[in-house]
Amino acid sequence: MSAGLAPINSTSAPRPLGAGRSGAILDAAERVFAQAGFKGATMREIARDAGVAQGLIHYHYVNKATLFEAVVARRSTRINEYRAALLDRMFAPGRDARLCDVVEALFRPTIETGIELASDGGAFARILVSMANSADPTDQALAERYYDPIARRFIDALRRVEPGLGHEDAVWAYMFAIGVGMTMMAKTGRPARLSGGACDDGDVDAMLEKIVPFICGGITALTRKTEEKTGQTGRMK
Amino acid sequence: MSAGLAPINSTSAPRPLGAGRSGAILDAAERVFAQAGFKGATMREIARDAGVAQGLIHYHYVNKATLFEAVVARRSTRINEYRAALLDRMFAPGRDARLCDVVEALFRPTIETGIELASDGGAFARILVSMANSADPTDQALAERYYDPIARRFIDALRRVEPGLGHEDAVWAYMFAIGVGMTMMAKTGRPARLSGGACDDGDVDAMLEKIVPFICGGITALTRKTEEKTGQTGRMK
DNA sequence: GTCTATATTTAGATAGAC
DNA sequence: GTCTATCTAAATATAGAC
Repeated sequence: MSAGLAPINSTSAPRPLGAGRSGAILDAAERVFAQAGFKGATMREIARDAGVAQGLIHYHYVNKATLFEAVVARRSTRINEYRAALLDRMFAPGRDARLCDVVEALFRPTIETGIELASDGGAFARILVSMANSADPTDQALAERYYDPIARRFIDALRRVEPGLGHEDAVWAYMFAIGVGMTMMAKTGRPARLSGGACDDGDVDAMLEKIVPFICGGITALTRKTEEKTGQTGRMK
Repeated sequence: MSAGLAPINSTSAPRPLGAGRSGAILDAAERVFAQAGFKGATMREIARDAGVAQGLIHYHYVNKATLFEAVVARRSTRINEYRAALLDRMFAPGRDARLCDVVEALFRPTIETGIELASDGGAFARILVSMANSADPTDQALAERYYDPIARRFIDALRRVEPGLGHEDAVWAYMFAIGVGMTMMAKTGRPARLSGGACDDGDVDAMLEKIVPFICGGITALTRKTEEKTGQTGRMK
């Protein structure tokens, strides 16, 4: 609402969002949905985890589907306001945004929002992973409502920092970048298995140091390919 | 068993693998698991889809979990034999394998096996997507049994065609490549939404033309970063 | 708002005839 | 091998007291 940016590095009151029983239910739902998926999660376990009666969940959130949406809405709103603020700042007059800044802005808010709230531990990120890779119409409807608007902004941002990138290629680049990011959020433990323990997908900072160059390299490769085909340099129009 | 390679571009008898009722159950299970996930799928619907009595599923496959594993085992065995054959051929004496060949060998067998069997329509690919991104111990156990061995071969292959790539970076590169590939297999319809219909994630050939350069660009970027740090050129040892 | 029941549905799995 | 019928457990959601 205000003219200023959102408090990006705010240290203001890291109070748990889940205040009161209603919030405790949301916190518990996030954990259980993350661990078991929508179908696998049960209202009973969520109630037990939240320390409330099962009936109370239905009083506050009506049914399982709207409870799930409430979980998604709560975090994604914060995360995407943060992401939008980073984009605004990056392209403010006089700034010179680079590709790697855009890519980093794609992931940091999701990571930090998880850490900041402390009630999370990567749970919401795992919900995002299953949503992003699901062809289920319900999941895609949520993705469309909560993530497509910011996705379009990122696609535009990619083209601004990488003028040679066509619009279709920018869409693909965005999708691929998200796909790589899912590897980090999923926390499957597979990198450790395949590396004898050397690679740890629990260490997000170490992963970001690999992911950002990988994605930037991938995107510039797409740009080069387009330029070779069209013979354009990107700037001309 | 023989000395020759597996018949890679074989046109021999595209008979459905699902012969008999036992096979029909496997085919139906693949479709239903793909559409609803493990938890969401029901034995009743699988039976109905296969046109058999529900009890027969338990006679052949004991329970839901082993039925699921049978579905995974059937396809992954074929796919990974095909992938192994491509790697063997690629690194045969006198051949000069390139990075893009290795990356393409990562995906083509999964795509073609789906098309070839015709009874699929991308269903198994969607099962793979949810398995690959799941932190559930059961899913990871399947990934370990059916996919880790070939994954290690691909990681080695990446280092052979990209000598400057360290082992840890090769593991990350493999994980990121799989992550990008999932974008193609998931068939969420999101690329079409974000591009006003211009990008179609149902067109795998068009997607491969974007995915392969993206991944190769990403991997060479990782290599360059390592070389900058160590000052090595890759060949020296 | 919150709880304790409980109604209703649906799931995976089994028994036993053919 | 295959079917029909059924058992048993578990899940979502509701009713109604406090």
